[in-house]
Amino acid sequence: MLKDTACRIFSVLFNQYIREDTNLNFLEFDNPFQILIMTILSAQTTDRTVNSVKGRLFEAYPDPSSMADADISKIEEIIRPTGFYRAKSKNIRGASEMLVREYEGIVPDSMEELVKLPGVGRKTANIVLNHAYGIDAGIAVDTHVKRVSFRLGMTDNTSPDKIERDLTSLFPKEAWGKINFLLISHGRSVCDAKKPACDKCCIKELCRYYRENNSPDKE
DNA sequence: CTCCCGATAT
DNA sequence: ATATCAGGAG
Repeated sequence: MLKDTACRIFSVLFNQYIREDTNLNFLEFDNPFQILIMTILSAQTTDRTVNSVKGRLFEAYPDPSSMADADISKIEEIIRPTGFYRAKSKNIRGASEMLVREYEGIVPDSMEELVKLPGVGRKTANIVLNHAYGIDAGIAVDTHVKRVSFRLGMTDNTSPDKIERDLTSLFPKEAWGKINFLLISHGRSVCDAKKPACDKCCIKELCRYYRENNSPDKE
């Protein structure tokens, strides 16, 4: 895809969705530790589900040291609705232990250090860096970013690492955090996985998927 | 590649 | 019943 096309898509999506971050369907957090834990919990689960366990979880374990001393089974009970609760419990306690032992209880602000934490990959690290510290180290490629960017034709790859490379070279660094938010917003509201609502799409004229599936000579 | 694992929409 | 949801580890 041409950078000019990418820029136009960004512009249209920005005007469409920029007001929507007052909308409730995103992770809630009050500090770097919370966004780290909430993002680990968000794997394969909706943000709403993760938000629903936030109160109990941080009331019981408000900081890395209390979480590091937590009883695994108690964490499991609290976060069960988010799915993968055994692995996630182990990960968030393990990450908390590492924060206490190696980072003085402070969530690190570099990709290199963040991905050393159990349960933290590039996607989660990118979210933490951007949300907690305002750092654009890369672009978080989740299931929405993956699907929407592929359909639009911003990438021909399917692996998150390659998609991130394609997207970061397509957009200026200042836009990285925004394009993540915009692709997710669009993926949720219009370009959903099962049946994308191309008729309601504000960027269909710029979309590869639309061209290939709604072209005049289809069928 | 498989496994982890519950909630929700269709 | 099945697919999918702000993935990561083995």
